[in-house]
Amino acid sequence: MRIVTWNINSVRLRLAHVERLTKTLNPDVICLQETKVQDPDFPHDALAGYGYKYRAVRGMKNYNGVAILSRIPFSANGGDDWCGKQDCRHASAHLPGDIELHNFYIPSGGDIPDPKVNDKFAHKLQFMTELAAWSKKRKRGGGAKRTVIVGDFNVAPLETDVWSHKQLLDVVSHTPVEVEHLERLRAAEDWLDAVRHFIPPEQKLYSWWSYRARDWRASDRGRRLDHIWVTPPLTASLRRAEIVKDARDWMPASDHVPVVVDIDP
DNA sequence: ATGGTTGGTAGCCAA
Repeated sequence: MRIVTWNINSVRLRLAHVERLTKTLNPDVICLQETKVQDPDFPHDALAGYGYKYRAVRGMKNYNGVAILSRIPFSANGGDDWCGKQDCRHASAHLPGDIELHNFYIPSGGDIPDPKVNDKFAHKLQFMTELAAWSKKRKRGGGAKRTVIVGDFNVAPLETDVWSHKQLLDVVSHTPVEVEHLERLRAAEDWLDAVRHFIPPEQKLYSWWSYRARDWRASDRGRRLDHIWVTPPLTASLRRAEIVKDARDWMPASDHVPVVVDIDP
């Protein structure tokens, strides 16, 4: 089973990119973030036409929005509200092979990395705190669930997940307090970073490049903000992981590229 | 140090 996560930055603007993704990678499941479309306007027909007959969609006007598109039938689906907001940052589905899938869009956090003066940064930290509590509660519930969480986590945790560790230490996405919050989530259920499972942590690796660079590839000032994690019972089932860097040139491009894993459940 | 770009949507806000 091939699962892709992608912050597509408007699904309607980049529908043809989804089709291209199906032709180049043929994913079974596609998790999108920043769909930027309210549910009544979601392009169900086009995506069904690409073979994604099963869809879980949570969108709103203007911002955010997540979707799970699947060729494989999924039984139940949903999504929760976080931080007391109904802002469409979570969708979930139960896949065959007893695999639970969660698609998250963690808040970006604004510009100033101080929760006292920046409500967006406070929201981001609170979101990760609630995710860690959710994960701990799941673990206490027992059963060692086979779970995949994916999405735009908006945090680049490793020094090699950013183009310059030193220069980004006080830049939102790579500050120590964010990295600590993300690590608390990871440790809550002993989540495994499925991409770093295959690509060594010494190697620079990014999934996002700013729109503001003149030449994103030449400057290569990227960050790895998009992630796929699995619970320990799925570790042995992981087969492959890839970040589809070339998609940064699929015009008009999203500033994020797809992240892929293959799981043999 | 600053400004640089993009998307949704109708004036800027969010990233």
